[in-house]
Amino acid sequence: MLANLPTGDDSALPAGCGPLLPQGASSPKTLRQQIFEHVRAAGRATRTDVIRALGVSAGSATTLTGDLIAAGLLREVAGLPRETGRGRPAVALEVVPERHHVIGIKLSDDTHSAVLTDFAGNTLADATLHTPSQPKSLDVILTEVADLMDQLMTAAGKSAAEIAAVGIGLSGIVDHQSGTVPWSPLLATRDVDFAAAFQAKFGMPLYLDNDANMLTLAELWFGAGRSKTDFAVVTIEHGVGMGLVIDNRLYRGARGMGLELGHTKVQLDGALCRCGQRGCLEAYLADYALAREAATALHHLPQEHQSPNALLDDLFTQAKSGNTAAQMIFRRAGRYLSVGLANVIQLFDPALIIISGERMQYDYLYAQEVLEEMHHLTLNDGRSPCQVETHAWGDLVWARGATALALTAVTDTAIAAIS
Amino acid sequence: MLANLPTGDDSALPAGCGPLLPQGASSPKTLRQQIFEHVRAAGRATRTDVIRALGVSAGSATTLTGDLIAAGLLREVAGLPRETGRGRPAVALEVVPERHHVIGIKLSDDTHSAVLTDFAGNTLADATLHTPSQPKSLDVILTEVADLMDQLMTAAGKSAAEIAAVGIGLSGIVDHQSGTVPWSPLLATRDVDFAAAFQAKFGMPLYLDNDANMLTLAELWFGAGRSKTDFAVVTIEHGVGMGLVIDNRLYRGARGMGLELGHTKVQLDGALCRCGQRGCLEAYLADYALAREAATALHHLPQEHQSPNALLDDLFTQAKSGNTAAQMIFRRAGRYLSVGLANVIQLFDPALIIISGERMQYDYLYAQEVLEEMHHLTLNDGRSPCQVETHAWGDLVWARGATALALTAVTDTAIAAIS
DNA sequence: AAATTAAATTCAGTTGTCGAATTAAAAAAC
DNA sequence: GTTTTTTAATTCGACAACTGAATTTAATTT
Repeated sequence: MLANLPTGDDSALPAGCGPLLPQGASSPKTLRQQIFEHVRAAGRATRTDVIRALGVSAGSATTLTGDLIAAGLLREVAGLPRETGRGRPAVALEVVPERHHVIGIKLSDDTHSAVLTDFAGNTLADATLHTPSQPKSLDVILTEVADLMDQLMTAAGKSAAEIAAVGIGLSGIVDHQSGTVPWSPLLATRDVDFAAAFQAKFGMPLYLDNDANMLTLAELWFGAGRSKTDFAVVTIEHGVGMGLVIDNRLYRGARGMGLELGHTKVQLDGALCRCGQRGCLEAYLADYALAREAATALHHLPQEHQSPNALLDDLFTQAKSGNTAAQMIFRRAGRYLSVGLANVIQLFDPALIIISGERMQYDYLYAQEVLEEMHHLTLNDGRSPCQVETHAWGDLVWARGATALALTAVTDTAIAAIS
Repeated sequence: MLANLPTGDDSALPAGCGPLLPQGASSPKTLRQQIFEHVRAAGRATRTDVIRALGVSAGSATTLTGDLIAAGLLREVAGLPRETGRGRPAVALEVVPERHHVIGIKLSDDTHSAVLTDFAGNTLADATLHTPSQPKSLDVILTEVADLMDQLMTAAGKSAAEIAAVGIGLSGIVDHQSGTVPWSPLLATRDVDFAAAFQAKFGMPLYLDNDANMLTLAELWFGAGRSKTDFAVVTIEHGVGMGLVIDNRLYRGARGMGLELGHTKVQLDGALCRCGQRGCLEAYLADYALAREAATALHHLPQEHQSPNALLDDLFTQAKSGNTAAQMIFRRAGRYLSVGLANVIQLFDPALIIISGERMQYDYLYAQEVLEEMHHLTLNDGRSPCQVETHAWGDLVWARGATALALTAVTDTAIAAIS
């Protein structure tokens, strides 16, 4: 049989071509999960909606929604008013909210915030905790977390046993995959195994990520990003962060850590950044950057150290009332912001950029001028200009983003457990 | 039955949460295709290799390789020397190279290049064509393409009927999906429907993309990128381009067009770029940027217009022989290159950056100094520094990248046709 | 020749999905 | 007030894609 096959000894081994490594988590989401997620995304959907939206057969819709109902993840909703006159009335399906509960927490240097949501993403309770602004040990942080969780569970009337998972976002360098924190301004030590310690203390799974990714997830799950599969989020606070969604999924970079827009260079030998380098975008935009310029412009002496926030508010008031020096500070920051945004657009070509952060109030930074400059700084041959939105959401948004992380995990396991 | 279900009329419609749009082409590659691609990537592989590499069952391996052999896509290789002494000897499988053939073409302003490869990725013939460096009509370009294809088919002894698909890469703004070219320096008109015209003229499918993506595909299929799932390619020629591979797939941006590293801003109000804006990276690195500085430094008068390439060679020689002005020109370009690379690392966090291009010869640009500066310009908390490679590949590499595009398509259809 | 070893095949069984035929529940037509 | 029409949902047979256990094949070693 092998007689007239080509023999291998004389012919050299073919080099081969194409990628050598297998594709990563090419998770071909099961149809069951797609159906569940469609119902949750829509809030309420009939089987026929599902059939049309996902292109599944009617038979599968019946079977799979049946499974999901039997598993207690979905339920039928009775008594809905009909709008399409004729034919058998459709029965709407919705997520059973009380099936699972999750908690999302955002840890910050001075104020932690947290929310408790049900399986449908409804917020049942929220909590905040003011805390001394200094690096802490893991133990102290976990005690603060326990405080927040107790507040939430008391307010919502839920026991710890009813919490399926917790998501936590914090600034710094966070390894989502392993649940460890190589470095964070909130923690006194490096390379903290946060998730393991959490699991040991509370006995429930924890999903960890950096704060910019949490905000991005919040936009993907609850905000403007819901109707886009590809978008970027830029946030200006103490630092400048960004998150990126590609094909409905958070892009975490090849090494699983965050994307550091704040430390891209916009000027050779430029302003000094707290990271020690020069010309970082952050060195022109972050609060400390504005504050140090404010100190100069407002003729404050270094020793009369106002709080940075008060200083910035002062600067803003002065700019509004016509102080040219103060105006120039915001103007320059705005110009650099437009450069940073333009660079993001050139490199990622997202359909939408969402700008978010506490500094939203300083409207100089978010003026029409800045967006126009950004558009001028990008090539637009052929393509439609990138859409930009600015969101001045409250602090709880970050915590809600953290719930999205927990919800994803809980959903995956709940659906995998069927059959 | 529906009696004690919650009624919907009083409760408001749940908002829902999570992404509203379905995930894109989450191509759940069939096992058959994975097996074929593994064999092609390995050059040669036994069924047991496949079982171990892909984690499939032995039964599937037999069935699926059987299908692929029956379809004429794979074949067994007899008479291989054994290395593992005992047991039944394994039979190696390999791609049947002559099953399909494809052509890849790179169109450039002065020299087109093209290769013809078989189904296993082996180059059977190559061709180049020098052409006047000016924008041309689509007809003229297609005539040049026909010339190249004739050369290739004559050299390889293949007829047009044996060419399953063609891939073409060209600079400019190229819409891969639609096969149109909104703008290219090679074409005299805008919004050219290249793929349709090609198909009409040659009667075979064409896959089009921009040149930087072609180079990136070449690295993914034939170069250093084969052993990485996530990497970036930066190329310096007439302009500065980049390509990005995420999870073994070319990332084309949300709008399907290229990533414009060359027009990211590295300096507010900086050097003038040919795009009309200021401070683009390209305005410090591209050949025209170096040439205009060379003209000043070497005290050439504008009217004695040397060719840009000769001017650059001159500049390089002068720098090598100690001309400080010339050295400073390269030095500055090198510094901006390190800024550009650092920004790519900060934003994408790739495991590897490959630098490629004709200007490789000007080693000032690729000196150790530049890479060190790049590392100094990136944050490296925790993570290992990004690996950098420079490749001085010939012009045919681009054309080979174009074959990868065609090979992907041909493979997909060939395997989908089974059963 | 018998035992051992590793590769490959066979085959029964599971899962996930589709599609055609059918049933269900309402409004509209007669 | 039945019959028709319309739309939603279910049932059920078929099939493709796999897996896993048992078996066969082809070599080496004893």
